[in-house]
Amino acid sequence: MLYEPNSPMSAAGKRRVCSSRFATTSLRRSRRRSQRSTCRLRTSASRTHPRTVSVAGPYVNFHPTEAYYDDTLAAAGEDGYGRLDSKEESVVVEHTSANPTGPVHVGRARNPIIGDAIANVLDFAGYDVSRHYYVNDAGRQMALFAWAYETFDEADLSEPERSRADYDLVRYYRKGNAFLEEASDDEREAAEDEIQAILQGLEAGDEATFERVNEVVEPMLDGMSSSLERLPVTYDEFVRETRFMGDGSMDEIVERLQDTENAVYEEDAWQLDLPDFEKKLVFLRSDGTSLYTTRDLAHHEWKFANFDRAVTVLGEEHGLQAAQLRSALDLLGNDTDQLDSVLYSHVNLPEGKMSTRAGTAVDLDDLLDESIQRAREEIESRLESRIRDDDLTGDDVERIARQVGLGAVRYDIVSKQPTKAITFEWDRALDFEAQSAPYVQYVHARTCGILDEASEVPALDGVMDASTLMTPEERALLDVIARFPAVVESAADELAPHVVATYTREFAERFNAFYRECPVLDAESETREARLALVAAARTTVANALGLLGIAAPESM
RNA sequence: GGGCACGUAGCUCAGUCCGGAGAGAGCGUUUGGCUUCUAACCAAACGGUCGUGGGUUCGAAUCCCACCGUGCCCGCCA
Repeated sequence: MLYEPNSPMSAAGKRRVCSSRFATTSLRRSRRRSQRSTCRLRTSASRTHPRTVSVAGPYVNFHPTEAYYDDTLAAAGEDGYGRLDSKEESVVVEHTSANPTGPVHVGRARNPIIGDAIANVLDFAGYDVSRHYYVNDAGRQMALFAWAYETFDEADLSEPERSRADYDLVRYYRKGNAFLEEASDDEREAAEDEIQAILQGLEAGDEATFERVNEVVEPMLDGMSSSLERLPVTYDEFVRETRFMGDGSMDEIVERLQDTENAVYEEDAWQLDLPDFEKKLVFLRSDGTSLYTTRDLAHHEWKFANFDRAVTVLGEEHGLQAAQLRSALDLLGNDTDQLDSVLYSHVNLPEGKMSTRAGTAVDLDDLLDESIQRAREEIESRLESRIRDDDLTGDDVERIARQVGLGAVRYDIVSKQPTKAITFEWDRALDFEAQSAPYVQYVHARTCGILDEASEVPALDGVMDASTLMTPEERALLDVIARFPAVVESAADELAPHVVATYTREFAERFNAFYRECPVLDAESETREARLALVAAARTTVANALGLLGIAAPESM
């Protein structure tokens, strides 16, 4: 009897049965759109071996077979465990894309950390991923920046906070903005004329003007990259806005927009009257210059031409702009289903917003320095009571401090839903206790510790027999290992890397329970072999999961 | 005023898309556990009007409506 005669058993109830108890099933939905979920069996074991079934109240529970567990052990023994089959689909993930006006600060740090994790997840889920940083090197802010750099004398500026190009140059940017705020009308007008000239030069594709602006853009970008590389976050390509002004594609977009029925010419400016939007979208100023969105349209058509999908990580303040962009792209005949935006809420300070212009931001470099420093202190304070006799060297301490310090920052950010507001507080961001990166990293170090002690780790391919692993803790760990591929798929489908973070936490809990209850090295031969294989599978799984989050997996701590 | 987010334990958050088993973690508080593979660990206790009010449903933190609170946006800036 599968169902209690009178028990409520809706379709949803059946779905629950599939999803919660049976690790080999996954909920598969068509990408992005809510379609009725169906159960799908994943491994060959689950298709070919009968399962046991039990009834608990109104629920029917399916239990995996032993062969399924054997397969999990074998699969998780492979280095690439959790990597899904190629989807034969390319996707460009654009993230960070911060204006090159100053050092990367914590308010924006959510973007590269989330973006990098999304790219990692998509890559692991079988997509052919490219990581892009879209460089705004053409707008009014950059013209202003170039003007300020050429106008003000270094002697009038305060010492830079660090000796690196981004910290050096941001002083000119701040000075320029401050000047415009305080200047008399005449002074402002004169300055605006010069800024306007730069803007016009860029618009005309003038090489000399491009070079003038590039004087600040290039070194600024180098400096900012240095910060991001510490995370570490890197890019396949820095795509410049000016590229689309130079190759004529933006001009072509303007012409096509002008030809649409939604185009209106009002107050000397070309605008788009988009359905569903109250405000018209200006795409050509009255002085004939383009706007950010105009150039971004060309940028996105370029993405569509070169990739199957495009994902953009954006601050929530760009929500409206992103929606209008999508609408305009649609108007131009693009398939906007290819485009996904992931919006995140800015990180604020207890006292308010961070601003590059006003100089009120906490620099990412400072956060990372502080985090590594706190991690170092933590390690040193633990050296006394350390049981393991592996004599950490000074280099080890430094390595662990870096792995833990950077990991803690990334985990704190990537583990939360992007839409939730975050207020930055040092102590909270750099808490090394449970539900943090070190908690998970520690599990990896423990697996390495055990495997190092074992003179030889049994080969995993096919010889493992999971039936020796019958304690609740062993089973629970095996279950959570088996779930990893489904977690990868779900994180990729939802563009939600925080589900991987949630998974790592749960994984660590299961492993630690196993660690407490099940001695490995001192166990009887058969049990010892099986547990060693289990630990090896756990190490691979947690290392790969941390890798998706961009967090190092230390071999010792 | 309009649009988009967010509101779950004292605090920080999962769970919400796709409704189902007395709503889960961590921090903090209280208590217990290192001669035993690393105690950045584990076990236990305490802690909840899931913002409020309606509705749909056998069943709602989850779906719908209204309201309240908070954030963001509504520029020929990005």
